[in-house]
Amino acid sequence: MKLATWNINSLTVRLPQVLDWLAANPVDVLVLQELKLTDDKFPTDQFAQAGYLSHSFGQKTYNGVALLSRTPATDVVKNIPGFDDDMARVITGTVSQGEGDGAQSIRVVGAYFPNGQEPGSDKFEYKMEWLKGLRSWLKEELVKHPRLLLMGDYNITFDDLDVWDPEGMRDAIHCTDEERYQLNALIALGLTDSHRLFPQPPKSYSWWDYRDAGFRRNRGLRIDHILVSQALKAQVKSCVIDKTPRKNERPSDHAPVVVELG
DNA sequence: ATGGCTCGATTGTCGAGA
Repeated sequence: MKLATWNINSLTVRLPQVLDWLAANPVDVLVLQELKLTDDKFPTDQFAQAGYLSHSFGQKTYNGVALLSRTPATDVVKNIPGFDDDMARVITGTVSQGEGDGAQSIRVVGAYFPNGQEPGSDKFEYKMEWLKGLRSWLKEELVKHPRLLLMGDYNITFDDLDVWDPEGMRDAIHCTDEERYQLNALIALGLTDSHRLFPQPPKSYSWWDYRDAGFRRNRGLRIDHILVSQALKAQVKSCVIDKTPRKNERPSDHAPVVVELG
């Protein structure tokens, strides 16, 4: 079973690329971030024709997330219960792994974490509060659903390995101690970074700035993550960042990340 | 380089992203 996350930076612009990618990479589950459209404009039919059922949680202009799956997702929840939020950032659902008597359910949380803009700003404070809200809810969610993945655009790097210029970006947004403390507090709930379970190419990133030939020069950050709960950790067979679509014309600035469960 | 691209909302220009 394969599950993927991808910040596509406008589904209106990127829909053909997402459909192409799914045709070439027929994953079982795909969570999307930054749809930048409302639910009435979500291309449900086109994903259905591609073999995917979808749940969207969009808003105008900014944010917006979706959960696509080959088999129906159940118990779908939008945003973080217990945390008041104007923005559409989280979509959660339960999907089935396997069929028949051996089938087991998996809880998938797809999330678009706040950017934070700049340490000390109002948006940074919102990011911190959002992260605390997420953790508080996830703690309970893990009790109800021990087999859980948290995947999406975290907008946080773990450490220097995730940053193309660690010295230049010291204490910059995505790299501050405060953000990393919150990320490690999620890890402390019993989650594991799938990426680091396996040998990875050096300087593996999931986002590159559009400006200044960031992708060509591999000036990037690893900010898109797939965290798995303790109950799923032993089943993780691979975790790969797919840079292929970043080479498209008019690409998203993010690459998809794919995890395989055995 | 208080920037560089890209997107949406707009239709000249700016906020936001990361």
